[in-house]
Amino acid sequence: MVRWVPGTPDRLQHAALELFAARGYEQTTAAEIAQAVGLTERTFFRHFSDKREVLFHGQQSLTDAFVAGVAEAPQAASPIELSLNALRSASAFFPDDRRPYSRLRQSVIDDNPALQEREAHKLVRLGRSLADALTERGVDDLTADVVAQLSVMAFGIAFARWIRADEHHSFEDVATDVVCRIGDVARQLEP
Amino acid sequence: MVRWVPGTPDRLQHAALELFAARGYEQTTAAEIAQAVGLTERTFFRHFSDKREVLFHGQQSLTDAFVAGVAEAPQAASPIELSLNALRSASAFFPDDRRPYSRLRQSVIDDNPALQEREAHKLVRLGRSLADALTERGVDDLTADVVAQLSVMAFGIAFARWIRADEHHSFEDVATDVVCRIGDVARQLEP
DNA sequence: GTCTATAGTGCGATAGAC
DNA sequence: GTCTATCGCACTATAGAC
Repeated sequence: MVRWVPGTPDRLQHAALELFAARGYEQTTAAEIAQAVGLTERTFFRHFSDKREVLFHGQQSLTDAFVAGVAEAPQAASPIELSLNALRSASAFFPDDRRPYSRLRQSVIDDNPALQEREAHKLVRLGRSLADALTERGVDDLTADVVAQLSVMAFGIAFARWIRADEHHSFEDVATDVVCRIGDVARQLEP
Repeated sequence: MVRWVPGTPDRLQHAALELFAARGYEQTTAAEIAQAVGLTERTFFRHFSDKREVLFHGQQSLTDAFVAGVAEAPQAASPIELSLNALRSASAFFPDDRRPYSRLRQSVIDDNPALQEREAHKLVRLGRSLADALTERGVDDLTADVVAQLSVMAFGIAFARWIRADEHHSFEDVATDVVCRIGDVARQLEP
């Protein structure tokens, strides 16, 4: 007989998402989420630094995917190729069968400003991690920032489109379209 | 003898920034900020929806400047020209004599994750407002998102560089450099 | 202006895993 | 024995309701 089941953070996250979707984020207390999986409020806060964080644990692996995409690129790759590789590497996180989950999660986030703030900040930090990875590959500071943020921007726009109700293309196809449009637009910046 | 001095939000903001800089954000309570300008905690929360917001009232006028930059552009302007106009219009908010203030404010924000979240979210919303303004000028959805976020991204990178200790160029000069680099990089995206 | 719920923290106690 | 997951309690500040 085990005293605690493994995978507590995951169970808390799923319970939280269900409760948030059913009653709303603010109408759900941390104690209720904990109770839903047979734990106490205090234990909830042992796993997550705050209530919002329960929906964002897993972001780290997305960041890792981006960074790994940079690391795995060929030595001769240009900065922009590095960042495209990062984006492609991250695309693996969003197979078609994940769309329903992503849509539900996003609908909860879109309903609550506090969650939107956390989401925005996570993307900023993703950009910083990516820029750091590029700097380590010898890319200069400004180029690293620009390329990293272009990549995160493409990801963000692609994700928003990928979860739209009428969208059926794969994440990678959507992302490719977005990247092409970025190129189209930016080419009109006079040199 | 006046019953209340005008500009209460401004006075609260300045008192808050001073206290945050001196003791740290978390070590300063809303009641103390209110007390510093002779008001009660209750009055503080009448002016600001939460404690963080005291550092961000004024963001709306930055958004307005971006949007106005789009509105004032000539009818024939391309999407990218619209967004460059928006960025230029916003540059007026950052004359050289504002740098010390911006530096102090940013150092407080950089010290506290909760403030960084609010800042990130404000930029996201700025991008949305800008995209909406572009859509109203007849730009298609995807291009509007791309161009708006490019503009906000250029702004963010330029601002971070403008407040660096060793930076003496004007905001507009720094922003121009950033925009050029974006163009350089994005031109390498194959069509 | 007062009253209250909830988020979040600090510290100590318990009990299983190793 | 150590380490870690959990619980319990007391506490403060935020923020919203009345």
